[in-house]
Amino acid sequence: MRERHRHALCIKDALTRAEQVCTKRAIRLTPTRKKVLELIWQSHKPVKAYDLLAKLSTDGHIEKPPTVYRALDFLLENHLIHKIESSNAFIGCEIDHDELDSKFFVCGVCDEVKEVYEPKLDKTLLETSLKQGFTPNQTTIEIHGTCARCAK
Amino acid sequence: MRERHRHALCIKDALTRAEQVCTKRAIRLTPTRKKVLELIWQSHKPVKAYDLLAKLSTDGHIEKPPTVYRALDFLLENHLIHKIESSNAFIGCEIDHDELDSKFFVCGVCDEVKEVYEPKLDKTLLETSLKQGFTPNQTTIEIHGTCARCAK
DNA sequence: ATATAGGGTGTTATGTTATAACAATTAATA
DNA sequence: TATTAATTGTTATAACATAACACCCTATAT
Repeated sequence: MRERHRHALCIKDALTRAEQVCTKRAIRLTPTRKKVLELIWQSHKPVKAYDLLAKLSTDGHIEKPPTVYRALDFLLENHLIHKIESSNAFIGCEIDHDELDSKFFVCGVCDEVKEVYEPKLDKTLLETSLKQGFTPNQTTIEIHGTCARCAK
Repeated sequence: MRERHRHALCIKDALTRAEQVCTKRAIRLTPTRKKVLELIWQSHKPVKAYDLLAKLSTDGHIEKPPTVYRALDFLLENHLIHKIESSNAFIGCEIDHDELDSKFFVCGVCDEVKEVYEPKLDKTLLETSLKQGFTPNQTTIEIHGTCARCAK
Protein backbone atom coordinates (compact mmCIF):
# COMPACT_ATOMS: atom_id res chain seq x y z
CA MET A 1 0.00 0.00 0.00
CA ARG A 2 1.34 3.44 -0.80
CA GLU A 3 2.17 5.76 2.06
CA ARG A 4 -0.72 8.05 2.79
CA HIS A 5 -2.80 5.94 0.47
CA ARG A 6 -6.22 5.30 1.95
CA HIS A 7 -7.12 2.36 -0.18
CA ALA A 8 -10.68 2.14 1.08
CA LEU A 9 -11.25 5.40 -0.75
CA CYS A 10 -9.88 3.94 -3.97
CA ILE A 11 -12.40 1.15 -3.81
CA LYS A 12 -15.24 3.47 -2.89
CA ASP A 13 -14.38 5.92 -5.65
CA ALA A 14 -14.07 3.15 -8.21
CA LEU A 15 -17.49 1.79 -7.31
CA THR A 16 -19.04 5.23 -7.37
CA ARG A 17 -17.59 5.89 -10.81
CA ALA A 18 -18.79 2.51 -12.01
CA GLU A 19 -22.32 3.25 -10.80
CA GLN A 20 -22.25 6.59 -12.59
CA VAL A 21 -20.96 5.12 -15.82
CA CYS A 22 -23.62 2.42 -15.76
CA THR A 23 -26.42 4.82 -15.01
CA LYS A 24 -25.26 7.13 -17.77
CA ARG A 25 -25.06 4.32 -20.31
CA ALA A 26 -28.23 2.63 -19.10
CA ILE A 27 -26.44 -0.62 -18.42
CA ARG A 28 -26.62 -2.70 -15.28
CA LEU A 29 -24.01 -3.15 -12.60
CA THR A 30 -25.53 -6.38 -11.35
CA PRO A 31 -24.46 -7.91 -8.02
CA THR A 32 -21.98 -10.32 -9.60
CA ARG A 33 -20.44 -7.59 -11.74
CA LYS A 34 -20.19 -5.27 -8.76
CA LYS A 35 -18.70 -7.97 -6.58
CA VAL A 36 -16.06 -8.78 -9.22
CA LEU A 37 -15.20 -5.11 -9.55
CA GLU A 38 -14.86 -4.80 -5.77
CA LEU A 39 -12.64 -7.87 -5.62
CA ILE A 40 -10.42 -6.51 -8.37
CA TRP A 41 -10.13 -3.24 -6.51
CA GLN A 42 -8.98 -4.88 -3.28
CA SER A 43 -5.45 -4.01 -4.34
CA HIS A 44 -3.40 -2.40 -7.06
CA LYS A 45 -2.11 -5.80 -8.10
CA PRO A 46 -3.69 -7.46 -11.08
CA VAL A 47 -5.98 -10.35 -10.21
CA LYS A 48 -6.33 -13.68 -12.01
CA ALA A 49 -9.71 -14.83 -13.22
CA TYR A 50 -9.57 -18.10 -11.30
CA ASP A 51 -8.61 -16.30 -8.09
CA LEU A 52 -11.70 -14.19 -8.49
CA LEU A 53 -13.66 -17.36 -9.07
CA ALA A 54 -12.36 -18.81 -5.80
CA LYS A 55 -13.27 -15.64 -3.93
CA LEU A 56 -16.75 -15.61 -5.41
CA SER A 57 -17.30 -19.17 -4.29
CA THR A 58 -18.55 -19.98 -0.81
CA ASP A 59 -18.78 -23.19 1.20
CA GLY A 60 -22.21 -23.78 -0.18
CA HIS A 61 -21.70 -22.75 -3.76
CA ILE A 62 -18.85 -23.00 -6.23
CA GLU A 63 -19.00 -20.52 -9.06
CA LYS A 64 -18.09 -21.63 -12.55
CA PRO A 65 -15.72 -19.93 -15.01
CA PRO A 66 -18.38 -18.34 -17.25
CA THR A 67 -19.70 -16.41 -14.27
CA VAL A 68 -16.47 -14.59 -13.74
CA TYR A 69 -15.50 -14.29 -17.41
CA ARG A 70 -18.86 -12.75 -18.23
CA ALA A 71 -18.45 -10.21 -15.48
CA LEU A 72 -14.92 -9.48 -16.66
CA ASP A 73 -16.10 -9.05 -20.25
CA PHE A 74 -18.73 -6.60 -19.15
CA LEU A 75 -16.27 -4.59 -17.08
CA LEU A 76 -13.69 -4.63 -19.88
CA GLU A 77 -16.20 -3.50 -22.49
CA ASN A 78 -17.15 -0.59 -20.33
CA HIS A 79 -13.54 0.28 -19.52
CA LEU A 80 -14.04 -0.21 -15.80
CA ILE A 81 -11.15 -2.64 -15.72
CA HIS A 82 -8.24 -3.56 -17.97
CA LYS A 83 -6.54 -6.79 -18.81
CA ILE A 84 -2.79 -6.96 -18.37
CA GLU A 85 -1.99 -9.18 -21.35
CA SER A 86 1.52 -10.03 -20.28
CA SER A 87 0.24 -11.58 -17.08
CA ASN A 88 -3.28 -12.71 -17.95
CA ALA A 89 -4.72 -10.73 -15.10
CA PHE A 90 -7.13 -7.89 -14.51
CA ILE A 91 -6.85 -4.52 -12.84
CA GLY A 92 -9.22 -1.68 -12.04
CA CYS A 93 -9.19 1.25 -14.41
CA GLU A 94 -7.74 4.28 -12.63
CA ILE A 95 -8.16 6.79 -15.37
CA ASP A 96 -10.80 8.43 -17.47
CA HIS A 97 -9.56 7.89 -20.98
CA ASP A 98 -10.54 6.80 -24.43
CA GLU A 99 -9.92 3.27 -25.62
CA LEU A 100 -6.57 3.84 -27.24
CA ASP A 101 -4.38 4.94 -24.50
CA SER A 102 -4.01 2.52 -21.62
CA LYS A 103 -0.45 2.38 -20.40
CA PHE A 104 0.75 0.35 -17.46
CA PHE A 105 3.82 0.14 -15.32
CA VAL A 106 4.09 -3.32 -13.81
CA CYS A 107 6.46 -3.71 -10.86
CA GLY A 108 8.15 -7.09 -10.74
CA VAL A 109 8.94 -6.72 -7.04
CA CYS A 110 5.66 -5.71 -5.39
CA ASP A 111 3.47 -6.74 -8.34
CA GLU A 112 1.57 -3.48 -8.25
CA VAL A 113 0.46 -1.90 -11.48
CA LYS A 114 0.14 1.79 -12.12
CA GLU A 115 -1.87 3.09 -15.02
CA VAL A 116 -0.67 6.40 -16.35
CA TYR A 117 -2.03 9.23 -18.41
CA GLU A 118 0.64 10.52 -20.71
CA PRO A 119 -0.46 12.55 -23.74
CA LYS A 120 3.10 12.90 -24.94
CA LEU A 121 3.41 9.14 -25.21
CA ASP A 122 0.06 8.97 -26.99
CA LYS A 123 1.30 11.54 -29.42
CA THR A 124 4.53 9.67 -30.14
CA LEU A 125 2.63 6.41 -30.52
CA LEU A 126 0.26 8.00 -32.99
CA GLU A 127 3.11 9.57 -34.95
CA THR A 128 4.90 6.25 -35.11
CA SER A 129 1.72 4.60 -36.33
CA LEU A 130 1.09 7.18 -39.02
CA LYS A 131 4.66 6.89 -40.20
CA GLN A 132 3.88 3.21 -40.86
CA GLY A 133 0.59 4.07 -42.53
CA PHE A 134 -1.01 2.20 -39.70
CA THR A 135 -4.41 3.10 -38.24
CA PRO A 136 -4.38 2.16 -34.57
CA ASN A 137 -7.48 1.26 -32.68
CA GLN A 138 -6.25 -0.38 -29.53
CA THR A 139 -2.91 -0.52 -27.79
CA THR A 140 -1.25 -2.85 -25.33
CA ILE A 141 1.46 -0.91 -23.54
CA GLU A 142 2.87 -2.75 -20.54
CA ILE A 143 6.19 -1.70 -19.09
CA HIS A 144 7.68 -4.21 -16.70
CA GLY A 145 10.38 -3.19 -14.26
CA THR A 146 10.80 -1.87 -10.74
CA CYS A 147 8.68 0.86 -9.22
CA ALA A 148 10.06 3.84 -7.31
CA ARG A 149 9.28 2.45 -3.85
CA CYS A 150 10.76 -0.97 -4.57
CA ALA A 151 13.89 0.55 -6.08
CA LYS A 152 14.81 2.19 -2.76
CA MET B 1 2.59 -11.06 -48.90
CA ARG B 2 3.90 -7.55 -49.47
CA GLU B 3 4.35 -6.38 -53.03
CA ARG B 4 7.89 -6.94 -54.15
CA HIS B 5 8.45 -8.97 -51.05
CA ARG B 6 10.43 -12.12 -51.78
CA HIS B 7 9.49 -14.00 -48.69
CA ALA B 8 11.88 -16.90 -49.32
CA LEU B 9 14.65 -14.40 -48.68
CA CYS B 10 13.12 -13.41 -45.35
CA ILE B 11 13.22 -17.01 -44.23
CA LYS B 12 16.71 -17.58 -45.51
CA ASP B 13 18.02 -14.41 -43.90
CA ALA B 14 16.37 -15.23 -40.62
CA LEU B 15 17.94 -18.66 -40.53
CA THR B 16 21.33 -17.31 -41.48
CA ARG B 17 21.14 -14.75 -38.69
CA ALA B 18 20.04 -17.42 -36.26
CA GLU B 19 22.99 -19.61 -37.19
CA GLN B 20 25.33 -16.70 -36.68
CA VAL B 21 23.88 -15.76 -33.32
CA CYS B 22 24.11 -19.35 -32.13
CA THR B 23 27.68 -19.78 -33.30
CA LYS B 24 28.66 -16.52 -31.65
CA ARG B 25 27.04 -17.47 -28.35
CA ALA B 26 28.20 -21.08 -28.52
CA ILE B 27 24.64 -22.36 -28.27
CA ARG B 28 23.03 -24.96 -30.44
CA LEU B 29 20.40 -24.47 -33.11
CA THR B 30 19.27 -28.09 -32.97
CA PRO B 31 17.03 -29.55 -35.67
CA THR B 32 13.83 -29.04 -33.68
CA ARG B 33 14.71 -25.45 -32.82
CA LYS B 34 15.62 -24.74 -36.43
CA LYS B 35 12.44 -26.35 -37.71
CA VAL B 36 10.31 -24.30 -35.31
CA LEU B 37 12.06 -21.12 -36.37
CA GLU B 38 11.49 -21.98 -40.03
CA LEU B 39 7.82 -22.68 -39.40
CA ILE B 40 7.41 -19.39 -37.60
CA TRP B 41 9.04 -17.60 -40.48
CA GLN B 42 6.67 -19.08 -43.05
CA SER B 43 4.73 -15.83 -42.83
CA HIS B 44 4.60 -12.48 -41.11
CA LYS B 45 1.58 -13.61 -39.13
CA PRO B 46 2.10 -14.73 -35.57
CA VAL B 47 1.83 -18.48 -35.10
CA LYS B 48 0.20 -20.35 -32.24
CA ALA B 49 2.17 -22.93 -30.29
CA TYR B 50 -0.31 -25.71 -30.98
CA ASP B 51 -0.32 -24.95 -34.70
CA LEU B 52 3.44 -25.40 -34.67
CA LEU B 53 2.93 -28.62 -32.79
CA ALA B 54 0.56 -29.86 -35.48
CA LYS B 55 3.03 -28.94 -38.21
CA LEU B 56 5.86 -30.70 -36.41
CA SER B 57 3.80 -33.84 -36.17
CA THR B 58 3.71 -36.38 -38.96
CA ASP B 59 1.52 -39.37 -39.69
CA GLY B 60 3.87 -41.57 -37.76
CA HIS B 61 4.69 -39.32 -34.86
CA ILE B 62 2.76 -36.79 -32.82
CA GLU B 63 4.89 -34.24 -31.03
CA LYS B 64 3.96 -33.22 -27.52
CA PRO B 65 3.64 -29.69 -26.13
CA PRO B 66 6.98 -29.60 -24.27
CA THR B 67 8.79 -30.13 -27.56
CA VAL B 68 7.47 -26.95 -29.05
CA TYR B 69 7.45 -24.89 -25.87
CA ARG B 70 11.10 -25.74 -25.20
CA ALA B 71 12.05 -24.67 -28.70
CA LEU B 72 10.01 -21.50 -28.30
CA ASP B 73 11.67 -20.75 -24.95
CA PHE B 74 15.09 -21.16 -26.49
CA LEU B 75 14.24 -18.89 -29.42
CA LEU B 76 12.67 -16.29 -27.13
CA GLU B 77 15.65 -16.25 -24.76
CA ASN B 78 17.94 -15.63 -27.68
CA HIS B 79 15.66 -12.98 -29.19
CA LEU B 80 15.22 -14.89 -32.39
CA ILE B 81 11.46 -14.70 -32.00
CA HIS B 82 8.99 -12.67 -29.96
CA LYS B 83 5.73 -13.50 -28.26
CA ILE B 84 2.74 -11.33 -29.09
CA GLU B 85 1.13 -11.30 -25.66
CA SER B 86 -2.20 -9.98 -26.80
CA SER B 87 -2.69 -12.96 -29.08
CA ASN B 88 -0.66 -15.74 -27.44
CA ALA B 89 1.31 -16.25 -30.59
CA PHE B 90 4.87 -16.08 -31.80
CA ILE B 91 6.62 -14.18 -34.56
CA GLY B 92 10.11 -14.05 -35.99
CA CYS B 93 12.31 -11.23 -34.80
CA GLU B 94 12.92 -8.82 -37.67
CA ILE B 95 15.23 -6.44 -35.95
CA ASP B 96 18.58 -6.34 -34.23
CA HIS B 97 17.75 -4.68 -30.95
CA ASP B 98 18.27 -4.89 -27.20
CA GLU B 99 15.69 -6.47 -24.97
CA LEU B 100 13.77 -3.35 -24.09
CA ASP B 101 12.42 -2.14 -27.30
CA SER B 102 10.21 -4.53 -29.21
CA LYS B 103 7.27 -2.74 -30.75
CA PHE B 104 4.67 -4.36 -32.91
CA PHE B 105 1.93 -3.26 -35.24
CA VAL B 106 -0.71 -5.95 -35.47
CA CYS B 107 -3.16 -5.71 -38.37
CA GLY B 108 -6.62 -6.97 -37.51
CA VAL B 109 -7.49 -7.48 -41.19
CA CYS B 110 -4.60 -9.47 -42.65
CA ASP B 111 -3.19 -10.57 -39.26
CA GLU B 112 0.31 -9.60 -40.25
CA VAL B 113 2.62 -8.12 -37.66
CA LYS B 114 5.33 -5.61 -38.31
CA GLU B 115 8.07 -5.03 -35.82
CA VAL B 116 9.47 -1.53 -35.86
CA TYR B 117 12.60 0.22 -34.75
CA GLU B 118 11.72 3.63 -33.43
CA PRO B 119 14.26 5.33 -31.17
CA LYS B 120 11.97 8.28 -30.63
CA LEU B 121 9.34 6.03 -29.13
CA ASP B 122 11.98 4.37 -26.96
CA LYS B 123 13.04 7.76 -25.77
CA THR B 124 9.51 8.83 -24.89
CA LEU B 125 8.87 5.53 -23.14
CA LEU B 126 12.02 5.95 -21.08
CA GLU B 127 11.14 9.54 -20.20
CA THR B 128 7.69 8.49 -19.13
CA SER B 129 9.18 5.74 -16.98
CA LEU B 130 11.67 8.04 -15.30
CA LYS B 131 8.95 10.55 -14.60
CA GLN B 132 7.25 7.77 -12.60
CA GLY B 133 10.49 6.83 -10.89
CA PHE B 134 10.12 3.53 -12.67
CA THR B 135 13.08 1.43 -13.86
CA PRO B 136 11.96 -0.46 -16.95
CA ASN B 137 13.46 -3.74 -17.97
CA GLN B 138 11.08 -5.17 -20.49
CA THR B 139 8.23 -3.73 -22.51
CA THR B 140 5.16 -5.11 -24.22
CA ILE B 141 4.15 -2.67 -26.94
CA GLU B 142 1.51 -4.04 -29.27
CA ILE B 143 -0.51 -1.69 -31.40
CA HIS B 144 -3.59 -3.25 -32.94
CA GLY B 145 -5.28 -1.64 -35.90
CA THR B 146 -5.25 -1.69 -39.67
CA CYS B 147 -2.11 -1.73 -41.76
CA ALA B 148 -1.50 0.52 -44.75
CA ARG B 149 -2.29 -2.12 -47.38
CA CYS B 150 -5.50 -3.24 -45.73
CA ALA B 151 -6.67 0.33 -45.24
CA LYS B 152 -6.78 0.88 -49.02
C1' DA C 1 39.37 -44.28 -26.38
C1' DT C 2 36.53 -43.51 -22.55
C1' DA C 3 34.47 -41.57 -18.40
C1' DT C 4 31.66 -37.95 -17.13
C1' DA C 5 29.02 -33.74 -16.83
C1' DG C 6 25.76 -30.84 -18.88
C1' DG C 7 22.52 -29.85 -22.22
C1' DG C 8 18.82 -31.61 -24.89
C1' DT C 9 14.80 -34.67 -25.82
C1' DG C 10 10.90 -38.05 -24.87
C1' DT C 11 6.98 -38.97 -22.21
C1' DT C 12 3.29 -38.80 -18.93
C1' DA C 13 0.60 -36.13 -16.47
C1' DT C 14 -1.41 -32.08 -15.01
C1' DG C 15 -2.07 -27.14 -14.32
C1' DT C 16 -3.94 -22.78 -16.08
C1' DT C 17 -6.74 -19.80 -18.89
C1' DA C 18 -10.92 -19.25 -21.58
C1' DT C 19 -15.15 -20.23 -24.36
C1' DA C 20 -19.20 -22.80 -26.69
C1' DA C 21 -23.74 -24.13 -26.31
C1' DC C 22 -28.08 -24.33 -24.48
C1' DA C 23 -31.49 -24.08 -20.68
C1' DA C 24 -33.57 -21.29 -17.11
C1' DT C 25 -34.52 -17.02 -15.01
C1' DT C 26 -35.04 -12.14 -14.33
C1' DA C 27 -35.75 -7.31 -15.79
C1' DA C 28 -37.43 -3.87 -19.08
C1' DT C 29 -41.06 -2.53 -22.16
C1' DA C 30 -44.99 -2.42 -24.89
C1' DT D 1 -49.45 -8.71 -18.04
C1' DA D 2 -47.50 -10.60 -22.24
C1' DT D 3 -43.43 -10.20 -24.75
C1' DT D 4 -38.67 -9.49 -25.46
C1' DA D 5 -34.11 -8.83 -24.30
C1' DA D 6 -30.58 -9.30 -21.05
C1' DT D 7 -28.57 -12.02 -17.60
C1' DT D 8 -27.35 -16.16 -15.20
C1' DG D 9 -26.78 -21.33 -14.49
C1' DT D 10 -24.76 -25.47 -16.04
C1' DT D 11 -22.15 -28.85 -18.54
C1' DA D 12 -18.62 -29.67 -21.28
C1' DT D 13 -14.57 -28.78 -23.67
C1' DA D 14 -11.10 -25.94 -26.03
C1' DA D 15 -6.77 -23.52 -25.86
C1' DC D 16 -2.49 -22.45 -23.68
C1' DA D 17 1.42 -23.93 -20.80
C1' DT D 18 4.52 -26.38 -17.41
C1' DA D 19 6.26 -30.00 -13.82
C1' DA D 20 8.76 -33.95 -13.20
C1' DC D 21 11.53 -37.62 -14.32
C1' DA D 22 13.87 -40.85 -17.42
C1' DC D 23 16.90 -41.20 -21.11
C1' DC D 24 20.19 -39.87 -24.53
C1' DC D 25 23.41 -37.27 -26.90
C1' DT D 26 27.74 -34.42 -27.33
C1' DA D 27 31.57 -31.88 -25.78
C1' DT D 28 35.64 -32.12 -22.89
C1' DA D 29 39.15 -33.70 -19.96
C1' DT D 30 41.74 -37.44 -18.86
